[in-house]
Amino acid sequence: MGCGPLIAPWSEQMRPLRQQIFDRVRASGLIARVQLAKDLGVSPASVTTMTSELIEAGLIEEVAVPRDLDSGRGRPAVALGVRGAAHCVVGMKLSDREHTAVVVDFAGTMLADDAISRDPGPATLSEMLDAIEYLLDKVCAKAGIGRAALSAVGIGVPGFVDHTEGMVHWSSTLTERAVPLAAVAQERIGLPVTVDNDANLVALAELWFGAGRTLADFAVVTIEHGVGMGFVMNHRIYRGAQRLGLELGHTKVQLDGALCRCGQRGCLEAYVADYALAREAMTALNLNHKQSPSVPVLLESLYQHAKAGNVTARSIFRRAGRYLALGLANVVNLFDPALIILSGERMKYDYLYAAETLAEMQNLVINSGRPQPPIEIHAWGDLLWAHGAAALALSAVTEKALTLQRDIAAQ
Amino acid sequence: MGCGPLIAPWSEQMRPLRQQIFDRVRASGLIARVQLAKDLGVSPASVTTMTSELIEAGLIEEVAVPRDLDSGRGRPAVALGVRGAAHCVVGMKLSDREHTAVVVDFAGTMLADDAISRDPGPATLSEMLDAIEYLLDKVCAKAGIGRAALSAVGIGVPGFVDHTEGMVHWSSTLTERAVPLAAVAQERIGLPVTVDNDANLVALAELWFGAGRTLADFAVVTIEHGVGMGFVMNHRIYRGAQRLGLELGHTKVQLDGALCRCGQRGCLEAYVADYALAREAMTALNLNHKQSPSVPVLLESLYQHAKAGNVTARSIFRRAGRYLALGLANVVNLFDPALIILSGERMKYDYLYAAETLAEMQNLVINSGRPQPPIEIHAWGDLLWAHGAAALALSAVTEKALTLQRDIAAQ
DNA sequence: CGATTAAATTCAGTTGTCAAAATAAAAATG
DNA sequence: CATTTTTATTTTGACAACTGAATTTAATCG
Repeated sequence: MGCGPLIAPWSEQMRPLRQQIFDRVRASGLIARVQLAKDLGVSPASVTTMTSELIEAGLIEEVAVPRDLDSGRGRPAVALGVRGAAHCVVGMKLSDREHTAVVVDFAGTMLADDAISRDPGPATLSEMLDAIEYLLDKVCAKAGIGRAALSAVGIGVPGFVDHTEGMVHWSSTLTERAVPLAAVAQERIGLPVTVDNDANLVALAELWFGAGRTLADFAVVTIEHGVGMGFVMNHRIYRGAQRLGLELGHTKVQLDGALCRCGQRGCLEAYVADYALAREAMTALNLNHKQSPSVPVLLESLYQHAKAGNVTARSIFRRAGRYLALGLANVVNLFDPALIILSGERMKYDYLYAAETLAEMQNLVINSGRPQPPIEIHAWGDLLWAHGAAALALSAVTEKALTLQRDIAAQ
Repeated sequence: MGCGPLIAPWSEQMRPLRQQIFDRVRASGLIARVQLAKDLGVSPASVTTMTSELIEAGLIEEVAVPRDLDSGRGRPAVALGVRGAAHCVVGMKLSDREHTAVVVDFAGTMLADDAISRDPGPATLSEMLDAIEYLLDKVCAKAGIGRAALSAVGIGVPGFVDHTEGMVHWSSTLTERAVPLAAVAQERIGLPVTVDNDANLVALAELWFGAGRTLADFAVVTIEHGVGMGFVMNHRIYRGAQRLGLELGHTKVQLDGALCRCGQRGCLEAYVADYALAREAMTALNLNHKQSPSVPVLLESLYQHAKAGNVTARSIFRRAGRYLALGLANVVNLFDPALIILSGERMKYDYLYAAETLAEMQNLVINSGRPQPPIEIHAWGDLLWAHGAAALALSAVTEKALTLQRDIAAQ
């Protein structure tokens, strides 16, 4: 009886004009009221009402712009911008050998950044909390503000993270499992905390600050200690039904293939992640376990050997590149994104994305007669990831500020 | 300057209450006004206004329901239902060896179905149009209505189909390429025509009539002449940036693997589609090309041999099953759907989804500690696909009817 | 200094929605 | 059988969001 999808009420949330205007102002940096009205397709009258409310609430402000020289006639437009001073947030990326943090104001301007290094391997929850608190205070000091001046903190962790629940089910940086990190950290530092998977952070960073700002659908692939992926669909991060994110690194590229640290065989990660390259490097460079150097040192050495013409070293990168090509081709075949962004520290080993590799990828994508998605390489470091975490915190703060303001306006 | 996603105005279309109410009525089959108000979270007053407009327009109607025996007190609710007689549409699935069609009324009730068989292989556009017109009149006659009583026709075609443009870029059933099928067919039969990829149709059928009605995100995998996939995300078919749909059949499961009919190597399809099984069957059953039977006959024979204990025949299904497991595991790892539906005629060869295969799949999915998505096997035939095509036509008609009604209400 | 141009604001009117009251239709009760 | 209770629907008046048109403001141009 009956047919058609049973859509839950408000599953498709309509965004109130207040939020549309605010988002547009922040996205544009500086924008005049007329332009806002045109862009959003609403009357100038509505824009006036909404913006004056937002100005009243201290969320946006009129900004004096130096004379616009070329076009002259008529009353000059006054630019609106987000009032940066309204809020400050911290974004933090926790990774295996470094924790990075940034302080960002409400307008998205970076006020300070900092990082602390750490010993690789998992830490206990209390150690992690100590590190978070220490880094938080350090970066705040650098920005010249107190912890109390912050409105929220966003934290990115590698592993299985449930953003909506604030739960870290498993992470390579934690000894414990199923840690409600958002709640625990919030308790510890006395500020609202949002957590997410680190690959999603890069996608968020690209969506907020980078190449993805004008795209509805794109994919971000990160290659670091593991291989991660974030997918933006209809301007929003897609997290899947279990909300643990997408596991490109553990898609199978070979039946009964190489052993992965997840315990399975044939995972993409087992061919292209840094630990996979490192273990082959051990063999190639004829090292035994007693003399094993750190992974970055090992990879650097492998890279130098490959550059110098060492055939074995080259073949290691070559194979990794071929499997990466296969993995990316599958992403294109399955998601058909408008853009693929390759990100992560390891992208500096250009063997991974040599012309050869990219050409191979083109050949593995089904030829539908349409152009293939462009691929961009962003070898930016941890700072980008931390920016993503800041975006996470910013959107939380923004939502709170706007709904609060709506309630005030309502009564 | 500026940060945050630049969302196009109305990219996130809010659905007007009129449409929400209509959709809900159709989805529920029969529903009282009070229940509508509760489900949609709006006041009964609004429901009254909207429903009386919709009744006025002849889109829905009050339905007399036999006494509700158990619950008694109070004024009895009057049920509302879609007025089936308001519109009729035809859904049609064109495939390699058969064309299937259904007539469906505005409420989604099937009035008639029919099919014509055809010789395998591509046809010219004019042959295809002849077949479409012939089948259309045949199924209309069976339903006892004239062609003029129809409001729209939905057509599903295998291959690269751009739904929004109504363009068939390539299809195994057409000799020509880049055919604007929607426009051409519309011209020929004098009715609005919508076209889509056949895998998307199955997803649409599940979304409108089947297991997907209550789910926001799920995947449908079809195994027939090729391997196709449709993905529903947030209650809507995801088509990708190029709008040609998702090519699960051409994801690579083996570097330098088996040859696929697309010309590339290692495609999933080259291991599990019927032509892949058929070519191995030729070898296994020791046939030469002169005596080659048709693909279904060959597969049936292979299946019988496997059941009878023929080791070679079994190994063919076994390998296909293993690669299918790998392909499905990748879908889970990359999309994390709430449900996977396996559909298609070939699903009757249960070797493909033997307990063994499904178990293997479980082992290939990354273990995040969360339960894995359930898998359902729907071996329903072409009728389901045609229903999907009907849903396609229905949504087109509905949208037109509702916006028309809005405009009338407005002036 | 007017005339012109374009941005921003004001204001009256329309629309969509709701809360509350009124009305309607049944069962339960005395 | 009339009255009360219960629940569904409709009516009504109010309100908030938004718009169109007119008005005000702030600049340039002749």
